[in-house]
Amino acid sequence: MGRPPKFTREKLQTAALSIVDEQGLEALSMRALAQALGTGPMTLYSYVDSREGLDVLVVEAIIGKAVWTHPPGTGWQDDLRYVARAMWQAVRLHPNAIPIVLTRRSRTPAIFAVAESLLGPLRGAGFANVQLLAAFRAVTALIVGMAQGELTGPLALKAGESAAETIAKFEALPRDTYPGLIEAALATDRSSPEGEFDLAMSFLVRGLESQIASQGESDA
Amino acid sequence: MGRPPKFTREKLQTAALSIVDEQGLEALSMRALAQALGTGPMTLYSYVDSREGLDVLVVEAIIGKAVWTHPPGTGWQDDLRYVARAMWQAVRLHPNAIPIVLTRRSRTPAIFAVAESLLGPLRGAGFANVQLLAAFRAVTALIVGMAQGELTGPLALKAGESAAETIAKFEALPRDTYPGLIEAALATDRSSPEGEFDLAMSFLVRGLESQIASQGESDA
DNA sequence: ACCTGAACACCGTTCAAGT
DNA sequence: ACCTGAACACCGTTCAAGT
Repeated sequence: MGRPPKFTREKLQTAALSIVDEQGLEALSMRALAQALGTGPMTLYSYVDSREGLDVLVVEAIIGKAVWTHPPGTGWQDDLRYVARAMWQAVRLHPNAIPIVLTRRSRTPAIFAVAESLLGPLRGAGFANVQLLAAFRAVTALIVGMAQGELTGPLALKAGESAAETIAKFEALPRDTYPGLIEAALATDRSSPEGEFDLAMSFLVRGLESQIASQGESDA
Repeated sequence: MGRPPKFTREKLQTAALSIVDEQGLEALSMRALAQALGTGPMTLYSYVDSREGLDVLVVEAIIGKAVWTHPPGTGWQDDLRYVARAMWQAVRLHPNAIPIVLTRRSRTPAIFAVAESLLGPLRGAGFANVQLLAAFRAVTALIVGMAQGELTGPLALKAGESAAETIAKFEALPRDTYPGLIEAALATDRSSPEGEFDLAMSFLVRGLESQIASQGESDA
Protein backbone atom coordinates (compact mmCIF):
# COMPACT_ATOMS: atom_id res chain seq x y z
CA MET A 1 0.00 0.00 0.00
CA GLY A 2 1.42 3.35 -1.11
CA ARG A 3 2.59 5.98 1.29
CA PRO A 4 3.32 9.62 0.34
CA PRO A 5 7.02 10.54 0.43
CA LYS A 6 8.15 12.32 3.57
CA PHE A 7 10.63 14.54 1.75
CA THR A 8 11.11 16.01 -1.68
CA ARG A 9 14.31 15.41 -3.59
CA GLU A 10 14.85 19.16 -3.47
CA LYS A 11 14.68 19.15 0.33
CA LEU A 12 17.40 16.53 0.41
CA GLN A 13 19.47 18.50 -2.11
CA THR A 14 19.47 21.72 -0.13
CA ALA A 15 20.09 19.95 3.17
CA ALA A 16 23.00 18.01 1.69
CA LEU A 17 24.48 21.09 0.05
CA SER A 18 24.37 23.12 3.23
CA ILE A 19 26.15 20.39 5.16
CA VAL A 20 28.92 20.43 2.55
CA ASP A 21 29.07 24.23 2.45
CA GLU A 22 29.17 24.62 6.20
CA GLN A 23 31.10 21.60 7.42
CA GLY A 24 32.98 20.29 4.41
CA LEU A 25 32.74 17.25 2.20
CA GLU A 26 33.76 14.76 4.88
CA ALA A 27 30.82 15.82 7.03
CA LEU A 28 28.32 14.62 4.44
CA SER A 29 27.20 11.17 5.52
CA MET A 30 23.99 9.17 5.49
CA ARG A 31 23.71 9.57 9.22
CA ALA A 32 24.51 13.29 9.26
CA LEU A 33 22.02 14.09 6.50
CA ALA A 34 19.37 11.97 8.19
CA GLN A 35 19.89 13.80 11.45
CA ALA A 36 19.71 17.18 9.69
CA LEU A 37 16.33 16.08 8.32
CA GLY A 38 15.18 14.70 11.65
CA THR A 39 14.91 11.09 10.55
CA GLY A 40 16.85 7.84 10.63
CA PRO A 41 19.66 6.91 8.24
CA MET A 42 17.70 4.15 6.56
CA THR A 43 14.97 6.53 5.44
CA LEU A 44 17.36 8.05 2.92
CA TYR A 45 17.50 4.79 1.01
CA SER A 46 14.01 5.59 -0.25
CA TYR A 47 15.55 8.48 -2.18
CA VAL A 48 19.06 7.41 -3.13
CA ASP A 49 20.65 4.09 -4.04
CA SER A 50 23.73 4.48 -1.89
CA ARG A 51 26.15 6.94 -0.36
CA GLU A 52 27.22 7.94 -3.90
CA GLY A 53 23.72 9.27 -4.46
CA LEU A 54 24.35 11.93 -1.84
CA ASP A 55 27.18 13.33 -3.91
CA VAL A 56 24.98 13.39 -7.00
CA LEU A 57 22.37 15.27 -4.97
CA VAL A 58 24.91 17.97 -4.18
CA VAL A 59 26.22 18.25 -7.73
CA GLU A 60 22.69 18.61 -9.09
CA ALA A 61 21.89 21.28 -6.54
CA ILE A 62 24.88 23.34 -7.64
CA ILE A 63 24.50 22.95 -11.39
CA GLY A 64 20.73 23.29 -11.20
CA LYS A 65 20.81 26.63 -9.45
CA ALA A 66 23.02 28.29 -12.04
CA VAL A 67 21.38 30.34 -14.75
CA TRP A 68 22.75 29.67 -18.21
CA THR A 69 20.48 31.84 -20.31
CA HIS A 70 22.04 35.14 -21.21
CA PRO A 71 21.34 38.33 -23.08
CA PRO A 72 21.86 38.05 -26.84
CA GLY A 73 25.58 38.52 -27.37
CA THR A 74 27.58 40.17 -30.05
CA GLY A 75 29.09 36.96 -31.38
CA TRP A 76 29.83 33.35 -30.51
CA GLN A 77 32.94 34.44 -28.62
CA ASP A 78 30.98 36.53 -26.14
CA ASP A 79 28.26 33.91 -25.82
CA LEU A 80 30.85 31.24 -25.07
CA ARG A 81 32.66 33.42 -22.56
CA TYR A 82 29.42 34.32 -20.83
CA VAL A 83 28.27 30.75 -20.32
CA ALA A 84 31.74 29.58 -19.33
CA ARG A 85 32.08 32.30 -16.74
CA ALA A 86 28.63 31.57 -15.32
CA MET A 87 29.50 27.91 -14.99
CA TRP A 88 32.85 28.71 -13.41
CA GLN A 89 31.24 31.06 -10.91
CA ALA A 90 28.50 28.57 -10.03
CA VAL A 91 31.14 25.98 -9.21
CA ARG A 92 33.28 28.45 -7.29
CA LEU A 93 30.32 29.41 -5.11
CA HIS A 94 30.65 26.06 -3.38
CA PRO A 95 34.37 25.43 -3.02
CA ASN A 96 33.95 22.52 -0.64
CA ALA A 97 31.97 20.65 -3.26
CA ILE A 98 34.38 21.12 -6.17
CA PRO A 99 36.03 17.70 -5.84
CA ILE A 100 32.71 15.93 -6.34
CA VAL A 101 31.54 18.32 -9.04
CA LEU A 102 34.65 17.30 -10.96
CA THR A 103 34.38 13.68 -10.10
CA ARG A 104 30.80 12.44 -10.02
CA ARG A 105 29.54 11.43 -13.39
CA SER A 106 25.96 12.51 -13.79
CA ARG A 107 23.69 12.67 -16.80
CA THR A 108 20.94 14.94 -15.57
CA PRO A 109 18.89 17.56 -17.41
CA ALA A 110 20.80 20.31 -15.61
CA ILE A 111 24.13 19.03 -16.92
CA PHE A 112 22.74 18.55 -20.40
CA ALA A 113 21.43 22.11 -20.39
CA VAL A 114 24.77 23.71 -19.59
CA ALA A 115 26.56 21.42 -22.04
CA GLU A 116 24.19 22.45 -24.81
CA SER A 117 24.62 26.13 -24.03
CA LEU A 118 28.38 25.73 -24.45
CA LEU A 119 27.94 23.70 -27.63
CA GLY A 120 25.62 26.32 -29.18
CA PRO A 121 28.25 29.05 -29.55
CA LEU A 122 30.84 26.50 -30.69
CA ARG A 123 28.56 25.29 -33.47
CA GLY A 124 27.83 28.90 -34.33
CA ALA A 125 31.55 29.45 -34.72
CA GLY A 126 31.66 26.70 -37.31
CA PHE A 127 32.83 23.70 -35.32
CA ALA A 128 31.39 20.32 -36.22
CA ASN A 129 32.01 16.67 -35.62
CA VAL A 130 35.26 15.64 -33.94
CA GLN A 131 36.41 19.24 -33.70
CA LEU A 132 33.16 20.22 -32.00
CA LEU A 133 33.68 17.44 -29.49
CA ALA A 134 37.29 18.42 -28.82
CA ALA A 135 36.40 22.09 -28.49
CA PHE A 136 33.63 21.24 -26.05
CA ARG A 137 35.95 19.07 -24.00
CA ALA A 138 38.62 21.76 -23.99
CA VAL A 139 36.23 24.44 -22.73
CA THR A 140 34.76 22.29 -19.96
CA ALA A 141 38.23 21.10 -18.99
CA LEU A 142 39.39 24.68 -18.70
CA ILE A 143 36.37 25.67 -16.60
CA VAL A 144 36.60 22.88 -14.03
CA GLY A 145 40.41 22.80 -14.13
CA MET A 146 40.64 26.52 -13.37
CA ALA A 147 38.14 26.23 -10.52
CA GLN A 148 40.08 23.38 -8.98
CA GLY A 149 43.54 24.80 -9.69
CA GLU A 150 42.66 27.91 -7.75
CA LEU A 151 42.31 25.74 -4.66
CA THR A 152 44.90 23.01 -5.04
CA GLY A 153 47.37 23.91 -7.77
CA PRO A 154 51.05 24.16 -6.79
CA LEU A 155 50.64 27.94 -6.55
CA ALA A 156 47.45 27.82 -4.52
CA LEU A 157 47.33 29.09 -0.97
CA LYS A 158 47.65 26.48 1.70
CA ALA A 159 45.08 26.54 4.47
CA GLY A 160 46.18 28.97 7.14
CA GLU A 161 48.91 30.52 5.01
CA SER A 162 48.87 34.14 3.93
CA ALA A 163 49.62 35.27 0.38
CA ALA A 164 52.83 36.87 1.59
CA GLU A 165 53.93 33.64 3.23
CA THR A 166 53.24 31.69 0.04
CA ILE A 167 55.30 34.08 -2.04
CA ALA A 168 58.10 34.08 0.51
CA LYS A 169 58.21 30.30 0.38
CA PHE A 170 58.65 30.28 -3.38
CA GLU A 171 61.21 33.08 -3.28
CA ALA A 172 63.27 30.90 -0.97
CA LEU A 173 63.58 28.21 -3.66
CA PRO A 174 66.81 27.99 -5.68
CA ARG A 175 66.41 30.69 -8.32
CA ASP A 176 68.27 28.86 -11.06
CA THR A 177 66.23 25.63 -10.86
CA TYR A 178 62.80 27.26 -10.49
CA PRO A 179 62.95 30.63 -12.29
CA GLY A 180 59.48 30.25 -13.80
CA LEU A 181 57.85 29.07 -10.63
CA ILE A 182 59.27 31.99 -8.69
CA GLU A 183 58.15 34.52 -11.30
CA ALA A 184 54.67 33.00 -11.39
CA ALA A 185 54.45 33.00 -7.59
CA LEU A 186 55.41 36.68 -7.47
CA ALA A 187 52.68 37.43 -9.99
CA THR A 188 49.98 36.03 -7.71
CA ASP A 189 50.16 39.36 -5.88
CA ARG A 190 48.93 41.31 -8.89
CA SER A 191 46.47 38.63 -9.99
CA SER A 192 42.88 37.72 -9.16
CA PRO A 193 40.93 34.52 -9.84
CA GLU A 194 38.56 36.43 -12.11
CA GLY A 195 41.41 37.99 -14.06
CA GLU A 196 43.13 34.65 -14.45
CA PHE A 197 39.99 32.94 -15.64
CA ASP A 198 39.19 35.65 -18.15
CA LEU A 199 42.74 35.57 -19.48
CA ALA A 200 42.76 31.78 -19.70
CA MET A 201 39.44 31.78 -21.53
CA SER A 202 40.63 34.49 -23.89
CA PHE A 203 43.67 32.35 -24.77
CA LEU A 204 41.41 29.44 -25.62
CA VAL A 205 38.87 31.56 -27.52
CA ARG A 206 41.67 33.10 -29.57
CA GLY A 207 42.88 29.62 -30.39
CA LEU A 208 39.42 28.50 -31.45
CA GLU A 209 39.09 31.62 -33.64
CA SER A 210 42.43 30.92 -35.23
CA GLN A 211 41.51 27.30 -35.91
CA ILE A 212 38.27 28.31 -37.61
CA ALA A 213 40.04 31.00 -39.62
CA SER A 214 42.68 28.61 -40.93
CA GLN A 215 40.01 26.14 -41.97
CA GLY A 216 38.13 28.86 -43.79
CA GLU A 217 41.30 29.53 -45.76
CA SER A 218 41.84 25.92 -46.76
CA ASP A 219 38.18 25.69 -47.81
CA ALA A 220 38.54 28.66 -50.14
CA MET B 1 66.24 5.05 22.09
CA GLY B 2 66.17 5.17 18.28
CA ARG B 3 64.89 2.34 16.16
CA PRO B 4 65.48 1.99 12.42
CA PRO B 5 62.35 2.47 10.30
CA LYS B 6 60.67 -0.72 9.24
CA PHE B 7 59.63 0.61 5.83
CA THR B 8 60.79 3.20 3.36
CA ARG B 9 58.45 5.91 2.16
CA GLU B 10 58.83 4.46 -1.32
CA LYS B 11 57.62 1.06 -0.13
CA LEU B 12 54.50 2.70 1.23
CA GLN B 13 54.02 4.65 -2.00
CA THR B 14 54.10 1.63 -4.26
CA ALA B 15 51.91 -0.44 -1.94
CA ALA B 16 49.35 2.37 -1.71
CA LEU B 17 49.38 2.96 -5.46
CA SER B 18 48.83 -0.69 -6.29
CA ILE B 19 45.85 -0.88 -3.93
CA VAL B 20 44.32 2.09 -5.72
CA ASP B 21 45.15 0.72 -9.17
CA GLU B 22 43.81 -2.73 -8.45
CA GLN B 23 40.89 -2.13 -6.12
CA GLY B 24 39.96 1.50 -6.53
CA LEU B 25 40.22 4.60 -4.39
CA GLU B 26 37.73 3.46 -1.77
CA ALA B 27 39.86 0.41 -1.02
CA LEU B 28 42.74 2.57 0.19
CA SER B 29 42.51 2.69 3.97
CA MET B 30 44.92 2.72 6.87
CA ARG B 31 43.93 -0.80 7.71
CA ALA B 32 44.12 -2.11 4.16
CA LEU B 33 47.54 -0.60 3.54
CA ALA B 34 48.81 -1.91 6.87
CA GLN B 35 47.60 -5.38 6.01
CA ALA B 36 49.24 -5.21 2.57
CA LEU B 37 52.50 -4.39 4.34
CA GLY B 38 52.01 -7.09 6.97
CA THR B 39 51.75 -4.77 9.92
CA GLY B 40 49.18 -3.07 12.14
CA PRO B 41 47.28 0.10 11.26
CA MET B 42 48.96 2.20 13.91
CA THR B 43 52.40 1.60 12.45
CA LEU B 44 51.54 3.82 9.49
CA TYR B 45 51.32 6.83 11.78
CA SER B 46 55.09 6.76 11.94
CA TYR B 47 55.11 7.69 8.25
CA VAL B 48 52.04 9.84 7.68
CA ASP B 49 50.13 12.34 9.76
CA SER B 50 46.68 11.06 8.94
CA ARG B 51 44.54 9.33 6.35
CA GLU B 52 45.10 12.32 4.04
CA GLY B 53 48.77 11.43 3.95
CA LEU B 54 47.91 8.21 2.15
CA ASP B 55 46.46 10.18 -0.73
CA VAL B 56 49.55 12.36 -0.91
CA LEU B 57 51.63 9.19 -1.03
CA VAL B 58 49.73 8.03 -4.10
CA VAL B 59 49.90 11.39 -5.87
CA GLU B 60 53.64 11.59 -5.31
CA ALA B 61 54.11 8.09 -6.66
CA ILE B 62 52.31 8.98 -9.89
CA ILE B 63 53.90 12.35 -10.51
CA GLY B 64 57.31 11.16 -9.40
CA LYS B 65 57.44 8.29 -11.86
CA ALA B 66 56.75 10.46 -14.89
CA VAL B 67 59.67 11.67 -16.96
CA TRP B 68 59.49 15.31 -17.91
CA THR B 69 62.80 15.80 -19.64
CA HIS B 70 62.50 15.71 -23.39
CA PRO B 71 64.57 15.95 -26.54
CA PRO B 72 65.36 19.53 -27.59
CA GLY B 73 62.31 20.70 -29.52
CA THR B 74 61.87 22.92 -32.49
CA GLY B 75 60.21 25.72 -30.60
CA TRP B 76 58.36 26.55 -27.39
CA GLN B 77 55.15 25.18 -28.89
CA ASP B 78 56.55 21.69 -29.30
CA ASP B 79 58.25 21.79 -25.92
CA LEU B 80 55.01 22.78 -24.25
CA ARG B 81 52.99 20.15 -26.09
CA TYR B 82 55.53 17.47 -25.21
CA VAL B 83 55.53 18.15 -21.48
CA ALA B 84 51.76 18.57 -21.37
CA ARG B 85 51.19 15.29 -23.15
CA ALA B 86 53.64 13.48 -20.86
CA MET B 87 51.84 14.83 -17.80
CA TRP B 88 48.46 13.93 -19.23
CA GLN B 89 49.60 10.39 -19.99
CA ALA B 90 51.16 9.94 -16.57
CA VAL B 91 47.86 10.87 -14.95
CA ARG B 92 45.85 8.70 -17.33
CA LEU B 93 47.99 5.68 -16.47
CA HIS B 94 46.25 5.54 -13.10
CA PRO B 95 42.61 6.38 -13.77
CA ASN B 96 41.43 5.33 -10.32
CA ALA B 97 43.72 7.89 -8.74
CA ILE B 98 42.69 10.87 -10.88
CA PRO B 99 40.25 12.34 -8.34
CA ILE B 100 42.98 12.66 -5.73
CA VAL B 101 45.60 13.83 -8.24
CA LEU B 102 43.23 16.68 -9.03
CA THR B 103 42.29 17.29 -5.46
CA ARG B 104 45.17 16.81 -3.06
CA ARG B 105 47.25 19.91 -2.71
CA SER B 106 50.92 18.99 -2.56
CA ARG B 107 54.06 21.02 -2.79
CA THR B 108 56.65 18.40 -3.46
CA PRO B 109 59.82 18.50 -5.62
CA ALA B 110 58.10 16.28 -8.19
CA ILE B 111 55.23 18.75 -8.63
CA PHE B 112 57.61 21.70 -8.75
CA ALA B 113 59.65 19.97 -11.44
CA VAL B 114 56.74 19.44 -13.80
CA ALA B 115 55.42 22.93 -13.13
CA GLU B 116 58.79 24.40 -14.03
CA SER B 117 59.02 22.38 -17.22
CA LEU B 118 55.68 23.82 -18.32
CA LEU B 119 56.73 27.32 -17.31
CA GLY B 120 59.99 27.11 -19.27
CA PRO B 121 58.40 27.00 -22.73
CA LEU B 122 55.86 29.64 -21.74
CA ARG B 123 58.62 32.02 -20.68
CA GLY B 124 60.45 31.18 -23.89
CA ALA B 125 57.34 32.23 -25.79
CA GLY B 126 57.51 35.63 -24.17
CA PHE B 127 55.03 35.32 -21.34
CA ALA B 128 55.83 37.10 -18.11
CA ASN B 129 54.17 38.17 -14.90
CA VAL B 130 50.40 37.88 -14.64
CA GLN B 131 50.14 36.51 -18.16
CA LEU B 132 52.71 33.85 -17.39
CA LEU B 133 50.70 32.83 -14.35
CA ALA B 134 47.42 32.73 -16.30
CA ALA B 135 48.99 30.76 -19.15
CA PHE B 136 50.43 28.25 -16.68
CA ARG B 137 47.08 27.88 -14.95
CA ALA B 138 45.31 27.44 -18.29
CA VAL B 139 47.67 24.70 -19.44
CA THR B 140 47.51 22.74 -16.18
CA ALA B 141 43.73 23.18 -16.06
CA LEU B 142 43.45 21.79 -19.57
CA ILE B 143 45.66 18.80 -18.74
CA VAL B 144 43.87 17.70 -15.60
CA GLY B 145 40.47 18.73 -16.90
CA MET B 146 40.87 16.64 -20.05
CA ALA B 147 42.05 13.63 -18.05
CA GLN B 148 39.07 13.85 -15.74
CA GLY B 149 36.54 14.75 -18.44
CA GLU B 150 37.40 11.59 -20.31
CA LEU B 151 36.10 9.63 -17.34
CA THR B 152 33.24 11.69 -15.95
CA GLY B 153 32.17 14.34 -18.44
CA PRO B 154 28.58 14.24 -19.70
CA LEU B 155 29.79 12.45 -22.83
CA ALA B 156 31.94 9.92 -20.97
CA LEU B 157 31.08 6.25 -21.00
CA LYS B 158 29.20 5.00 -17.99
CA ALA B 159 30.57 1.89 -16.33
CA GLY B 160 29.21 -1.18 -18.07
CA GLU B 161 27.88 0.76 -21.03
CA SER B 162 29.17 0.29 -24.56
CA ALA B 163 30.02 3.15 -26.88
CA ALA B 164 27.06 2.22 -29.07
CA GLU B 165 24.72 2.31 -26.11
CA THR B 166 26.00 5.73 -25.09
CA ILE B 167 25.46 7.13 -28.57
CA ALA B 168 22.01 5.56 -28.78
CA LYS B 169 21.05 7.20 -25.51
CA PHE B 170 21.98 10.63 -26.78
CA GLU B 171 20.31 10.07 -30.14
CA ALA B 172 17.10 9.37 -28.24
CA LEU B 173 17.14 12.90 -26.77
CA PRO B 174 14.87 15.56 -28.33
CA ARG B 175 16.82 16.74 -31.37
CA ASP B 176 15.68 20.35 -31.21
CA THR B 177 16.66 20.94 -27.56
CA TYR B 178 20.01 19.13 -27.69
CA PRO B 179 21.33 19.44 -31.27
CA GLY B 180 24.91 20.09 -30.18
CA LEU B 181 24.98 17.35 -27.57
CA ILE B 182 23.72 14.83 -30.10
CA GLU B 183 26.26 15.86 -32.72
CA ALA B 184 29.07 15.70 -30.16
CA ALA B 185 27.92 12.30 -28.96
CA LEU B 186 27.90 10.96 -32.53
CA ALA B 187 31.45 12.25 -32.97
CA THR B 188 32.75 10.12 -30.10
CA ASP B 189 32.74 7.25 -32.57
CA ARG B 190 35.39 8.84 -34.76
CA SER B 191 37.33 10.27 -31.84
CA SER B 192 40.07 9.03 -29.50
CA PRO B 193 41.29 10.42 -26.18
CA GLU B 194 44.69 11.10 -27.73
CA GLY B 195 43.19 12.90 -30.68
CA GLU B 196 40.97 14.99 -28.46
CA PHE B 197 43.82 15.95 -26.17
CA ASP B 198 46.09 16.93 -29.05
CA LEU B 199 43.33 18.99 -30.63
CA ALA B 200 42.48 20.68 -27.34
CA MET B 201 46.14 21.50 -26.71
CA SER B 202 46.53 22.82 -30.25
CA PHE B 203 43.60 25.17 -29.69
CA LEU B 204 45.22 26.53 -26.57
CA VAL B 205 48.70 26.77 -28.10
CA ARG B 206 47.27 28.66 -31.09
CA GLY B 207 45.62 31.05 -28.65
CA LEU B 208 48.86 31.60 -26.77
CA GLU B 209 50.68 32.23 -30.06
CA SER B 210 48.05 34.72 -31.10
CA GLN B 211 48.25 36.53 -27.77
CA ILE B 212 52.02 36.85 -28.04
CA ALA B 213 51.79 37.99 -31.64
CA SER B 214 49.28 40.73 -30.84
CA GLN B 215 51.49 42.00 -28.03
CA GLY B 216 54.48 42.09 -30.34
CA GLU B 217 52.46 44.34 -32.65
CA SER B 218 51.44 46.77 -29.93
CA ASP B 219 55.06 46.95 -28.75
CA ALA B 220 56.28 47.95 -32.18
C1' DA C 1 62.13 7.19 17.22
C1' DC C 2 59.43 3.80 15.93
C1' DC C 3 56.05 -0.12 16.80
C1' DT C 4 51.81 -2.06 18.58
C1' DG C 5 47.04 -3.76 20.53
C1' DA C 6 42.85 -2.38 22.70
C1' DA C 7 39.27 0.73 22.73
C1' DC C 8 36.20 4.56 21.03
C1' DA C 9 33.38 7.00 18.09
C1' DC C 10 32.24 6.93 13.87
C1' DC C 11 30.66 5.00 8.98
C1' DG C 12 27.47 2.48 5.02
C1' DT C 13 24.45 -1.11 4.46
C1' DT C 14 21.67 -5.75 5.24
C1' DC C 15 17.92 -7.55 7.39
C1' DA C 16 13.54 -7.99 9.13
C1' DA C 17 9.51 -5.73 10.44
C1' DG C 18 6.27 -2.16 10.24
C1' DT C 19 2.60 1.39 7.64
C1' DA D 1 5.95 2.49 -1.63
C1' DC D 2 7.97 4.30 1.99
C1' DC D 3 9.70 4.27 6.94
C1' DT D 4 12.41 2.41 10.70
C1' DG D 5 15.59 0.19 14.49
C1' DA D 6 18.93 -3.31 15.43
C1' DA D 7 22.91 -5.46 13.98
C1' DC D 8 27.21 -6.21 11.19
C1' DA D 9 31.41 -5.27 9.19
C1' DC D 10 33.93 -1.76 8.41
C1' DC D 11 36.63 2.93 9.22
C1' DG D 12 40.31 6.64 11.41
C1' DT D 13 42.36 7.80 15.51
C1' DT D 14 43.43 8.28 20.86
C1' DC D 15 45.61 6.20 24.44
C1' DA D 16 48.81 3.75 26.92
C1' DA D 17 52.56 0.72 26.77
C1' DG D 18 56.45 -1.34 24.70
C1' DT D 19 61.52 -1.38 22.17
